[in-house]
Amino acid sequence: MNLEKIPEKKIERLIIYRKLLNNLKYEGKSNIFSHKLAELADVTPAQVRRDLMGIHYTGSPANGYDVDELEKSIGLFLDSSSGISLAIVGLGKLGRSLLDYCYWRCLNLSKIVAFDVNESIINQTIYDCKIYHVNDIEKVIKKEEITIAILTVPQEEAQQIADKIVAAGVKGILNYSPVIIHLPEGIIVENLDMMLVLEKVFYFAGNN
Amino acid sequence: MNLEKIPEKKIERLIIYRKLLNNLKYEGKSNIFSHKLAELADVTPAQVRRDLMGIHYTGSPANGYDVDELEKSIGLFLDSSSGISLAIVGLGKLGRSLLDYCYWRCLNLSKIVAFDVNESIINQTIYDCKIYHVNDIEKVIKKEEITIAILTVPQEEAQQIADKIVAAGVKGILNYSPVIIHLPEGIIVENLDMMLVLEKVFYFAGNN
DNA sequence: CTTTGTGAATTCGTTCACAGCA
DNA sequence: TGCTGTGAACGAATTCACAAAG
Repeated sequence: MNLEKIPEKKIERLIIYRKLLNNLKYEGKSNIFSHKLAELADVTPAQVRRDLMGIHYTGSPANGYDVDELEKSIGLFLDSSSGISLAIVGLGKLGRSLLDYCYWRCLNLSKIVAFDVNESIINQTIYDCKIYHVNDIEKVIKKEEITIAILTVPQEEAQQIADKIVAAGVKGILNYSPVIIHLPEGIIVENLDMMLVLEKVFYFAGNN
Repeated sequence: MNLEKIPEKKIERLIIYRKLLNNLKYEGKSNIFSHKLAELADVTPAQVRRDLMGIHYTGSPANGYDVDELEKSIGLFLDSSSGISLAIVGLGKLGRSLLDYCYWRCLNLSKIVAFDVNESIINQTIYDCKIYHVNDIEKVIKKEEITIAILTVPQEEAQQIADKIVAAGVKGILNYSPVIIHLPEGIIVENLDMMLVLEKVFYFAGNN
């Protein structure tokens, strides 16, 4: 990997491009110009070109970008070589919903496990995803070598669960609990409080 | 309202500050310094001060900021004077989960309605939220004067539903469907594809 | 002292504009 | 001609650093 800093925004856009390219492939398109991809992704053509510059993929003025090749190049850039093993902590409505998404639409997942406290679902298996009791979380995460976790747990428990699983080896957390969790330098946390996003829409739709 | 442009990032942070202040209030704290608020929000003290400058709230070097007053000031700045009327379109697991959140944790919601295609829940009322058939969506949105909508519908339907509800008067959409929807200038759209966020965590946790 | 409020400096991200190419 | 790739210009957002205040 190169050492230049890759800004988060650029990564977000690359992920979007990849998905759009994948759709285009199934629509039978074989190439696309920056202005068209820009339109689909809701960004400017110059930005598309800059972003692709960042991953050293080059197109041609005549045909733009090759859909298939570009998708692969982005994949090469984004995906870690080893597959991802994921845990979903908390299988309420939101957790179940995320499990569905992951099963149907995920990518290079090599393993997925879930945790809950509801005795009636523990030890069940949904979509190859075994459900464990939260009490066993450290043990299972170590044994299964889980590196990423999604948290959909009550806010009182989010921080302590996060601390536990990080101690057990988790490197990245996507936190849907409505609290900001704090973790040591080097651990990736994305706090995604759905009500805060909604409030943002309220603001911009109300005051513009 | 003032006419200077308010950047999205600043609004996001103000929303976070407000929430933290609300927590602090219930913990009995009456004032707070910028560095402490910064720590809780995971930003720098200078940024907190800048952000508050933007809403013209001023503290004192001796006591920092008054928790209660600052929360009110942010509210005054963020909240539209009229209450919000919200629609949730699609009551699958994710939609139901969002309805729960809205009911328990929402703010200045004056009205909430939902839409689905599942006959078995149509005409039911959950938490004062009446469930209508999607076929009636334009009529109901007009009648109830809904201005904001959350979309949790299959991706094939997202764009056309969005077009319909915007025609019926909706000004802002929070779109959880896994497609980017495009709407006319002036309509606020927040596309929030949960899998894309997850991929971002994969990237940063895998490559750093 | 410690902390706020803020102009100035800096860093970061985006867009412009054009050379080079098919 | 119409597009890409990219240096340069621009603009936005963040941080620095210090005067003012208790």
